[in-house]
Amino acid sequence: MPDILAIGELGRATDTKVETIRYYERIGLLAAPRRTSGNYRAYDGSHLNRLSFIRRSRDLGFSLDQVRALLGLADQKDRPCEAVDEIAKTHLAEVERKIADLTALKGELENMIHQCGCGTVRDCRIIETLSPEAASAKGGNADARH
Amino acid sequence: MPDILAIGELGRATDTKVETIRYYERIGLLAAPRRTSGNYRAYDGSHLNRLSFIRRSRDLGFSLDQVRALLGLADQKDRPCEAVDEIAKTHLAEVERKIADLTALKGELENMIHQCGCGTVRDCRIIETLSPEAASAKGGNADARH
DNA sequence: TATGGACCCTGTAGCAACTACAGGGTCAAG
DNA sequence: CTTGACCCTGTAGTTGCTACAGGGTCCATA
Repeated sequence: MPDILAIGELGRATDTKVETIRYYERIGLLAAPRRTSGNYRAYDGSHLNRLSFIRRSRDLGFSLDQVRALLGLADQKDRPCEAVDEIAKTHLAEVERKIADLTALKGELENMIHQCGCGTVRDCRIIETLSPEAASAKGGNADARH
Repeated sequence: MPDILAIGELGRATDTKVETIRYYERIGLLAAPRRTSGNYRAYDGSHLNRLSFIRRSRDLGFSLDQVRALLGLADQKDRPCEAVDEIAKTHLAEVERKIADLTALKGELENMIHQCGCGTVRDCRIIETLSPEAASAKGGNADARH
């Protein structure tokens, strides 16, 4: 085992689909490896490291662009790591915003579901909540018309 | 104003881009309106209601498929609204799962960022956290090399 | 030696849910 | 009669993959 991996082995080692690995190569995220005589990709330890890094970053929700930036920075060993910190903090802020948005959403959905008496669709509060004001104009309104 | 809207007006009224409205028509979510002599789309109140419903559902995070289902159900006024309830509950469960996932992520990101001493990239804890175990092999390891 | 099956190759098209053109036509105001 | 805002169709791009189709390679076994 001289440390050389076929694409399928690399995939198993990093829990990555073969197509995804080729995709990362195509978009320039993972360096193209050398080929065997039969034109198979032959990966070595550096590719394994690189792909592991990518997968971890992705698992933590970094975008491919952010991963690209992190990879670039990871290679500049003696530059200050503020840029790294900033990417991580930006991402954290995004995650926090998403949590806040989803939490608000959850509240609205709970409200909506809570009001459903589960009769017919005609009286369904969920449908009513989703419908525009016109729906509440059942009992007379002042808008739009005239 | 006989209640007829051009696509741009409908867009402004529902906070929807013109292209998005045409897209909804193309995928059969919004009925094609009749046309003026100059081949402009001429929307009426029913389209406004329909699109408002769609937008509100989308704002609440329902997928287009879910919206399609909700629209279909909303038209069956005297059927029981259990199906509506189920869609909403399924969606709520998804939202809750996403919140849980993101919260876990947030914890990991905070940990990572917290450990960053902000020196050089070489010592950056963030990069280290993202790197495969080999990285922690700085102080001697048994892997990979020879 | 032939053959089967697991693996690999390239290239293209598909998913969600839009968004952004390009290259034209229509219409009202000045 | 021209300007500019609006509209039309059709296609391609976005993100991050995934899924073929239609082949080639490799290795073990019969």
